[in-house]
Amino acid sequence: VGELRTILHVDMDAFYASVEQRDHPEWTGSPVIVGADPAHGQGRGVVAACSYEARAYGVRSALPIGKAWRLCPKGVFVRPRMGRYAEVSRQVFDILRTYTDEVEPLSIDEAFLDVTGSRLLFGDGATIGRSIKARIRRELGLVASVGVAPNKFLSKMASEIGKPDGFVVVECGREREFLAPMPISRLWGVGPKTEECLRRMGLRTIGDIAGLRAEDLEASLGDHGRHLVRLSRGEDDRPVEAESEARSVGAENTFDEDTADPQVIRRTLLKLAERVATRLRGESLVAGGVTLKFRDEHFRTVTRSATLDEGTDLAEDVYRIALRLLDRVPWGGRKVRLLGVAATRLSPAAGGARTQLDLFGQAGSGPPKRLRHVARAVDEIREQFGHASITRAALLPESKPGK
DNA sequence: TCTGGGGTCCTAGGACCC
DNA sequence: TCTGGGGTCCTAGGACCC
Repeated sequence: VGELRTILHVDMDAFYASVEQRDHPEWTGSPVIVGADPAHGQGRGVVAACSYEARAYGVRSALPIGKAWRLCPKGVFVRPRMGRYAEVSRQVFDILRTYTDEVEPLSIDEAFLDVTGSRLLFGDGATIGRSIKARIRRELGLVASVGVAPNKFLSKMASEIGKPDGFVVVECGREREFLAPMPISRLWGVGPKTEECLRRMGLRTIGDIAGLRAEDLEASLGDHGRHLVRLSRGEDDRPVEAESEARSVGAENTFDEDTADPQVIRRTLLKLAERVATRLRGESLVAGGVTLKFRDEHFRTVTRSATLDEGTDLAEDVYRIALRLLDRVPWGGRKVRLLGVAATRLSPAAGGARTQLDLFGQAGSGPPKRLRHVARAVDEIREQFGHASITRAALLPESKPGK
């Protein structure tokens, strides 16, 4: 406590797009845009990632894909290959973990490292940072930006400010002058709403906030305000936490066209429930709760959730509960834009409620146990022969109610 | 330019219990 | 016959992040 730490933030540059360019050398130097199908400007969805060549046209992540298509009609538009990115991500994290066990993933392409205890072995933070960048480039053919600082927040700011191919070290004692000129929107946890709130108070730069007392922001922003004052001064004692349990597992789908067709809606819920349940089983988790997300044609979002008596990892259970939750959505004849299903209140499956019940008779010989066996068999078949090798009859394209 | 999909954390209000 | 205060759990929504 109080000891001076050395924290690294490692962030892959334009990760999905860079992987695509590396895997398709003919795209090197071209604007590559990873995201939804642009469908000649009619597509729904947004840009997930784009190369720096694409950014020169004004394309950005989260931009609607149709707009990106108009800004950059000659761009290479590709659908995300999440499995591939996850694979490359594992390779990146393997490299990071050779320097320390204290690696906290922030996302698929970003991590904090606490290398305080690694310095005797590998050299100071800057040396480790340079070494990581070099290995990622040499072994994976990809570019990472790295920030080195005494805490998480400063290291993240440092890696961001150097992008692309960044390498920025924040010297102890220079934290506040490093942060002061930056706009408040760069503060971690300041989004559009908070920015507007701060702006109305006449605050523009991080330096403006650093000059306040914690109480000055507490009135308008509560605990969050106190936290922001600390960050703006470069103060952040949050530890790097390597282990963390997932809190929820979800799947959602935006329709190509808004719909009110009950059959389409039920099929979609079943498909989403199956995605969620498959992931639960894959991670040996059971859900103690289910949340349904409903977004209507006017983009109004409603959620309904339920707590379960027993945990489950079966699509049939998740689907049944999702259907019940759907009955509680006051949708008054509007069309649906998006449906989502999430499993919450997760706990480890070993000795999970359902399994335990099985041990004590009746319930064990009933449908849940058989369903569980079927689910596991399907998981194995898909692992061996691919996801499309086996499908529920209810999800076949030509399936009709009552047939 | 109509706004994805995967998450996390926080808050406020009500139910319920003592 | 109208009343306190503390604590916990649950739900719904919202802000934010990548």
